[in-house]
Formats: sequence, structure tokens, C-alpha cells
Amino acid sequence: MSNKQIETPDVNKISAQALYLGNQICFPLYAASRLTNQLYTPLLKEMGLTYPQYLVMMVLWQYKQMTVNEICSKLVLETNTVTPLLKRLEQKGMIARRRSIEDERIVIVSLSEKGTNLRDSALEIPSKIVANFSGSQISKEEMLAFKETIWKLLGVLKTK
Amino acid sequence: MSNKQIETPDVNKISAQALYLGNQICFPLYAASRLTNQLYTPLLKEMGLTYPQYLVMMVLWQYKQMTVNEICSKLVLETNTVTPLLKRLEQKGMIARRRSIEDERIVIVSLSEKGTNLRDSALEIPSKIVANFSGSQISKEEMLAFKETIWKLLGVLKTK
DNA sequence: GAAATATGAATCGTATACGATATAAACGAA
DNA sequence: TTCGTTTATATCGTATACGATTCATATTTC
Repeated sequence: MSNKQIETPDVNKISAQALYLGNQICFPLYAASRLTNQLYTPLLKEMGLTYPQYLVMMVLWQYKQMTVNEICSKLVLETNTVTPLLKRLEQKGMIARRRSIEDERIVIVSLSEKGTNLRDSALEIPSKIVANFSGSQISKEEMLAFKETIWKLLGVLKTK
Repeated sequence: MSNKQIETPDVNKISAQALYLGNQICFPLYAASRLTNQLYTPLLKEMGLTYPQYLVMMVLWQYKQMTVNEICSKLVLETNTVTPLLKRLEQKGMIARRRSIEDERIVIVSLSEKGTNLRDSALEIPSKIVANFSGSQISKEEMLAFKETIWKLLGVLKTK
């Protein structure tokens, strides 16, 4: 007992400190992710979208047409999340879903006219979001470095 | 019509590019947050915890006792998320909840013996998580800078 | 000190997330 | 060509998240 205390006190202290919330890195990631989501919410509400729905629309505005799998891949989400999400977007008349003729397993998702037109309203969103950080402690350079690392981090995580 | 096209083409192009998923900053934040969560899942499953539950336990391991509001504040979550989460932790015998005698509105959350002991198993989790990034493209310095910025970012977001 | 207000939790409804499983269609090997 | 395997979606169950509301208990104000 006293033996163990003599052998590993430093390691124990380090481990213990690592368990403090303030020393974590995943927790602020998680909290910031939720809070940025909340930043979008009022802007997207006007358009009748949630944040994940907005992400799907962004994919479709960029690629016009995507299979469910392709959308999942872009958003790093599983079909069990995306399928019901797409159903809600379809119910709102934003998108259309149809089975591929060549391969009946594949569902092709495309924009409706309403969904296509919605892009015009969406164009002003990114600048409105960025505006939240213009006067803050975080410089443009720091933000750019952060952006680079978070994308790198996502790349690493996708391989896990 | 041609007037508008002449006046603002650059702005339009910039706005359009900002809508590409690959140029976003909130999206990789959101995706990385979910993926790091999944990194914890198998480790926490052995302890019978989810990631948000683990966060609550971390708060309690550090502060021994907290009101519901204090936990909410630490985790930047609302009571409508935390209350049911605490009920599940209570059902698993990890924590105890009791009303304050001085102020009957306040619920004080404390660790059970089982919950206290669980900390020993949790001590090895942070290093296991960090190990995922040791061989990656991201240097220690870059990770430290990232950690600093994400905490700063969270600070800014909390004021919004 | 009673009514108005504020505060701390809880409840409700909707929309994610995701592990696990199911289903149907294509593909592949014997 | 037929049966086992793979692939693309969908379904199911559980646990978050969170805006909006409710409820009970202080606190404040007149």
C-alpha cells in the first residue's frame, strides 16, 4: 500500500488532473458544437430548417443529386440518422427521393424547386455566423489555424 | 437584372463558396464532436456510462456535490437535458439526489459509493483517448493551440 | 403580509444520434 | 442457377438536446 504510493504518485496526480473538466479537449468541442448549433437555430428557423437539415441542403446545393450513402459519407452520419431526416425534408417539400432504376437498392435525393430556391436565403447565413466572432478575443489568424486543425482532426477521427 | 450582376458578382461568389461544406468551420466542429464521443463510447460502456453521463460524473468527482443548476452551468446544458440524465444515473446507483432543506427548490446531487469508486476506472480514460492522436498529422503544439482556441471559442459562445 | 415576480427543477414535444437489427436487391462463387 | 454474401436503406430502441411551458418554492414590492 505504502509501496504503491511511493512508486506512482506523479502518475496518479497527472491522471487525476486529466479528469478535470477544465483540462479536457473533447468537452469544449462538444459544448462549442452545441452552442454553434444554437447560433444557427434562429436563422434557420426562418427557412424552416434545423442545423442537420441545413447540412443536407448544403450538400445538395453543391452536388445537385446524391444517394443516401453519399450524403451520409459527406456528413459523417449513419443512415439511421439520415433516413428519417430526409423524410422530414421531403415532407416539407424541400427535396425529392426516388429509387434508382439501375439499382433498386439506391435512393437518389434531389432538390425540389422550393429547395433550390431556398439557397438564396441561405447565402447570407455564413456571414451572419462569422459576425458573432468578429469583435472577440480570437484573431482571424487564430481562427484560420483553428479551422485547419479541426478539419485535420476530423480526418484523423474518420479513420478510427 | 444585368445591373445587379455587374454590381455584386464578387460578393455573390464569396457567399456561394461559404456555403460549401468544405469551407465551413461549424460543420467539422459538429462532426468531430460526434466522432470523439464515439471514441469514448466503448471505454465508457464498460463502466455503464454514456459520454454526457461521464461528464456529470467528472463534475461530481471534482466538486463532490453540486446542485442541478451548477451542473447545468458547468456542462453548458439546460435542466431539461440534465434532469432526465440525472434520473438515469440515479437509477444506476451512481448518484443520489436530495432536496435542500434551506431551499426546497434546489436539488443537491452527490456521489454514491459506487459512483465514487467508479473514478478509479475512469482515471485511465483520458490517456486512452489522447493515444488516438499520438501518431497523427497533428503535432503536440498544434493540439495545444487548438485546445486553447476551443476553450476561448466556448467562452465567446457562452456570452451569445 | 398578500400579490406580483423571480428562481430552480421538471415536464412535454420534436428532432437528432447511434448501436443493433432487418429487409430487399445485387453480386459472386460453386 | 442457386444459394450464400455483400450492399444500400430502413427500422427499432435508447439517450440525448432543446425550445416552450409548467410547477413549486422563495423573494420582492407595495
